[in-house]
Amino acid sequence: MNKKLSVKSASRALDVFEAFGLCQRPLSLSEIAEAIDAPASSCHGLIRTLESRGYLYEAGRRLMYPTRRLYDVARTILAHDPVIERVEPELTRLRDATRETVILGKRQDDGVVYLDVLEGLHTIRYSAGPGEIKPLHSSAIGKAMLGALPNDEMDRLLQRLDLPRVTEHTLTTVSRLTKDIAASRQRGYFVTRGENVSDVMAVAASLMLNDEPYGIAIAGPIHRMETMLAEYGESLAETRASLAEAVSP
Amino acid sequence: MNKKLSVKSASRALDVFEAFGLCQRPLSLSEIAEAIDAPASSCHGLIRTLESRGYLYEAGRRLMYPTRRLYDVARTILAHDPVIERVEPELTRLRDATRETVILGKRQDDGVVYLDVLEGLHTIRYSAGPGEIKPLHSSAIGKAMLGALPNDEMDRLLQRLDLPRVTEHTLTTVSRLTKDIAASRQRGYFVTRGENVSDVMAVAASLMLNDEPYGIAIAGPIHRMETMLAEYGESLAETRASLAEAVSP
DNA sequence: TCAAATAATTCATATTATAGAAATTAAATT
DNA sequence: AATTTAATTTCTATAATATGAATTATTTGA
Repeated sequence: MNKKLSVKSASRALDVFEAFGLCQRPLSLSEIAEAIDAPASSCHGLIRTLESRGYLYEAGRRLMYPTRRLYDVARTILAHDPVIERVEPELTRLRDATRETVILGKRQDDGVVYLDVLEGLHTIRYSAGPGEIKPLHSSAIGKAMLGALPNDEMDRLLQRLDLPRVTEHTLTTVSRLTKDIAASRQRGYFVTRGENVSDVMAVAASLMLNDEPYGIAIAGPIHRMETMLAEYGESLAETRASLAEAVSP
Repeated sequence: MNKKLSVKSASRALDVFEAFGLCQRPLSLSEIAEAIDAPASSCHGLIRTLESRGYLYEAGRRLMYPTRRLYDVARTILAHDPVIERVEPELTRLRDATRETVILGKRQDDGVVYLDVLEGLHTIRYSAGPGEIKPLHSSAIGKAMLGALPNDEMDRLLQRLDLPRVTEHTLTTVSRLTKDIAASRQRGYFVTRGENVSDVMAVAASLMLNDEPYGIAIAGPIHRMETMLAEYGESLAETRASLAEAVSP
């Protein structure tokens, strides 16, 4: 499916940690093998590797669990993120003001990767995690990233893209998408209305950080979002403005 | 060196994150390749894999950095650690009382793996990270783990072990080690005095958590530690006692 | 602007790891 | 002690990967 860019064992190592994140308890070898969908014999070597590197320990009879090591590495990394550190305070402000989920994202190949997600304060809210990858054509940040491109580049990209239908509201033709983006550029913010997830509406805008294009979005259930569209568009513009000022010296 | 238990790509994926933890800034492909000591071409596939999984993003022109995803996974894992959660409050108390570094460890094959490290409050202090692996014969927790074994099992293990000299004070014979452990069992705590790291003294004791043997240690520079030995031994006993009570119902 | 230098990417293929079955060992339960 | 369950090892054809070399892209410097 993926071209051929996947180093299987590396990917599986991540699968192992994700499995613990999901299961949230010590797991036996066979449980891990099942969780990552690998043969027990293959899983065995992988687990022993992670154990010998100090990333897993035996937390009970034949039950493995990750040590704090991964956390410590990840925390150090997070503390030095060149982008997050700077924008998170502004995004938090935006989240608190709107009470909806606020997302920082960036184009990655033919998709958008979420870099930071500040979940909304309602019980019913748009929920996602950093690292999740969304389609370019049916996510609000994706559209913002498209809209931030020069016209010729955007056109070329759109020709090449698949524009698969994700929900019944997904825009699946180049012409409709182009029109939507043109209108969005006009008003200064990009919108999806149930195009990627039914019931979810999102508003997004692009901004430059360290000379790179990023997107910020506010997302929530349609019924709460639609009356606030224009106001949230304005909020995004304000956030963008204060972040632009904060660019490194 | 290691028998054959190393899934190279899995290990390298960890190397990549550790490299970011050390460098603490976005890195180019070639910088990563150098940091993890892999050919650029091999590194390329690995990086693309991590990127497509949402664990890395392009944080600048040709500069990669990890997303928050690893952190989120690791945090969830940490929050559900069956051991850390329970013992950390007690260990923190111990650390604050002694102002020295306090460690939770566990035997792992022929070594000890640090599961949690609460660093001391002095500027000069014993410093280490979770996941680090220490020798059984020349670390305080290692000795405590040996001392927690039934005699026959300990003897068999000692016969098999290498007891390599780590510093000039390392005990490198079975007989000296056996005597040391016997004396330690007597007094209730195990000690290393510059046997693993020059100038470092550590006091350790074993305890059972979920029916598994663990070790806790207090470590610091010899000059501060040696006058406090007996007192710290006592502190360890108290900590052990309160943790034993706290065993799950 | 062009050339040189540097970095990223692709490619072919030798090397290495993996999957899967079966056998063995170890532990848990009865 | 017998039974069950799980973990580990072994073996080997197959599949995946690592790598140096070649190519392409980008940046730097003149």
